[in-house]
Amino acid sequence: MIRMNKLTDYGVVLLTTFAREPAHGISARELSARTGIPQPTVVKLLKTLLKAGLLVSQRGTKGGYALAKLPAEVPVSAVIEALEGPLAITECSVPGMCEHERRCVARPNWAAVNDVIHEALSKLTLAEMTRPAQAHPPRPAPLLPSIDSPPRSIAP
Amino acid sequence: MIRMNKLTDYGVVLLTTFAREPAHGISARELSARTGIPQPTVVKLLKTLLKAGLLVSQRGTKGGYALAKLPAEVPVSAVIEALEGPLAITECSVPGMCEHERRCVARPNWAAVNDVIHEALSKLTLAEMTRPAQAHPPRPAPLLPSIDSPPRSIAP
DNA sequence: AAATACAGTACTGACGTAGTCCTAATTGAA
DNA sequence: TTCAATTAGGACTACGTCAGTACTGTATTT
Repeated sequence: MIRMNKLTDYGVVLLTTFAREPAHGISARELSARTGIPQPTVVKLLKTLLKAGLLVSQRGTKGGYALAKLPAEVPVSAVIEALEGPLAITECSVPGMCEHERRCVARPNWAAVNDVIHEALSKLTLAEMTRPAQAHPPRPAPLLPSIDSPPRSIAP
Repeated sequence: MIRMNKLTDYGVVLLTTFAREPAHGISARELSARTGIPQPTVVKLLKTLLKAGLLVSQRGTKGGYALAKLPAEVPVSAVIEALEGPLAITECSVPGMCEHERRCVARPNWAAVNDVIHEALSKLTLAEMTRPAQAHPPRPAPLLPSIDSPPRSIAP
């Protein structure tokens, strides 16, 4: 499984929560209550997203966080990059990360794959994440029956 | 960074090595020498790839491994799935992995992204990995200067 | 002044990855 | 027939990252 961190997944959920009512500020406490993500973890994520410029903050009693931009202006790729660094499936997308990059025959092919992934995630914005979604990229996912198990991608 | 395992990266390198001369069998020892990947690690990977049906094996003195199919018939996605399981950036691609999947508003969007990634990696075959590559998907990667550091994606 | 909420940093435990090691089983060649 | 090379199949371990926690400080509102 090529996967995102749990925290990155949480981060997208948090920002999607903001995107549903972009005008309001929301406190970490409130976000934790709405998403089910533990408050300390929410706090930690918000700090990172703040530093990345995706959020603005307000201290004090009536304080909280809010989106720094309109939901339609924030691609999911920006969220992932804020929380995980460069968006790619191989480290060689960052020059200097691999000692073999100069003679590696695989590298140009990985770069192409990385581009495809990056493009897909750049086109998807927070505004689109707030909708039940049906109509952007390819075909819809098959909706199979399910059993319950560990938490991931919590609904806001 | 959304990334593959180091081992998966190695796996692709190993299979690409086979793809360059599909007719021959190659021993684990030989593969280690050619790729620079430690022999125990090579052995471990080959076992997994064998079980997945990507390789065939021959025991004994003149033994070794060979591709089970033509390089053009093996998509990179199959290699990744053999070594990492289902190919997706979120766990919710596997029904039952997430307790919130039924009410998660993000899920259909993730599914769409997963599809894009899966498609890109399905189109890329081992045959194409053996070529210096220039002409499939999008634009070529920028070739910037580099400094040396940890090993990844070793050239066969 | 007190309560609320953000800011920043340091720490800890758990888990998965990467890598190693050991003991069969099989085959080809001397 | 014996030996050497090679795969088969595990169990095991060290390490690093991730996820989560704790603590202290600063700002703002009432």
